[in-house]
Amino acid sequence: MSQRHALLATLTAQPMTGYELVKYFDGSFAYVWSAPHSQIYPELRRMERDGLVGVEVVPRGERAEKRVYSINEAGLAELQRWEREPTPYQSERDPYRLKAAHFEQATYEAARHQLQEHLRHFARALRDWEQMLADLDARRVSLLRRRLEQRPEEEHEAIVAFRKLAFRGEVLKARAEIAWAEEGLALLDELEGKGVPLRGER
Amino acid sequence: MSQRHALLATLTAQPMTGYELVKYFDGSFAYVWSAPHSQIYPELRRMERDGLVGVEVVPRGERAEKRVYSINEAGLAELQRWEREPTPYQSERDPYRLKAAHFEQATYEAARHQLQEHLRHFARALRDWEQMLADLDARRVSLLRRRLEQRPEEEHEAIVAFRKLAFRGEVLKARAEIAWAEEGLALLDELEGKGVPLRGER
DNA sequence: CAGTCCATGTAATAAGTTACATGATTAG
DNA sequence: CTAATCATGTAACTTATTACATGGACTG
Repeated sequence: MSQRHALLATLTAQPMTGYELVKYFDGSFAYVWSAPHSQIYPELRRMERDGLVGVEVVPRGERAEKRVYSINEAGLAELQRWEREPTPYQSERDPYRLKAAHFEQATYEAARHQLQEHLRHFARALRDWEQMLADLDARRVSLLRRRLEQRPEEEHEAIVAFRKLAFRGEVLKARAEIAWAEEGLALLDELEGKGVPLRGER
Repeated sequence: MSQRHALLATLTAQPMTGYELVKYFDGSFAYVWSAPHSQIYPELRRMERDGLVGVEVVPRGERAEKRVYSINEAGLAELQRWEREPTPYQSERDPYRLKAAHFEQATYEAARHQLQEHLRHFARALRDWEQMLADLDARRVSLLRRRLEQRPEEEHEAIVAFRKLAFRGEVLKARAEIAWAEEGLALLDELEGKGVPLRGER
């Protein structure tokens, strides 16, 4: 049920429309938490029903409207309850690692392509996150500025530091995945160079 | 639809019962891919229906029976198709990072506890994987031995190397997560030492 | 006035979790 | 004889994905 908490946490910065939340969870934050609009809109309605968010219907242009959601006290309490309670560690499902464990069923070309995509994906993530860390330091992130404006000065350091901590985790993870993909590509070169056959080549 | 491919890939080592597969995906491999029995048994039935696996009903004891599944040619073809086709990179959902990004809504105690659990979880994963790498090198893994017995000698090097590659990825990831949790714990000590207040402490 | 963005939904299907349910076999 | 392990399911519920669907507002 973290979907709900992801939305509540984002709404602590400022009131937002579903559309703005959709963009947020489809932007660079999607490396941490992503959600399609088909999950966001219904969840906002459910949270409204459950009294965790308030809604203001604002006209836009002549004929259209938009629904601006804001977190209320019950929503904040629920977010804090979730933040304080431990999140257990359980199941993982990593299709890339699963696939690599059985690369002998692929071809050298296919295996290489997959690892190159891995590299590309995490290299991009790394660039995005390092940029984000720099932007956070320079207070260039508008959502962060909004968040800080609402809180007393003495809390600012922690708010920025925790945001950076999360992104720092993504940086470390991306570097590990890049190193792994490089090891994998080197292995493929070595095996193919030696002429080691793969079952999947047939 | 990787569930199916995880099962097919495991069955390339040897014919197995659903129960044996359940244990496998609940053991140390669960850090890569986990599945509960409520997903495994029905999926095996579906794969049987779809002609990807064969089944032999073997008596066990006086009254009981067990169903031993083996991958067939169509199943192998499907596994190889999946191995050769690229797996796209999309959405991530990391509740631990999401939580850390908003630790200001928690308490120092709760945040510290979560990161200590993170450390413990990945330290255990690291131990398990390093042990597994050593066992693979020494050919101490029975499933691996079964897998190798069935394949010509010249393929052995690749089979072992890919298995190790996957586990090596888990080792790198575990180390990155451990380093992250340690950074986080140091940050919490620093902030609390300075007396920086958290909204969630109220 | 055309294309892009803003904005919000629903429906069908697929996948995943948790609980309920049962019974034989084997080792000590 | 009892506990652990072997063995296999189903049901109810929750989540997630993908596709279908619509229409106003703004920019050039």
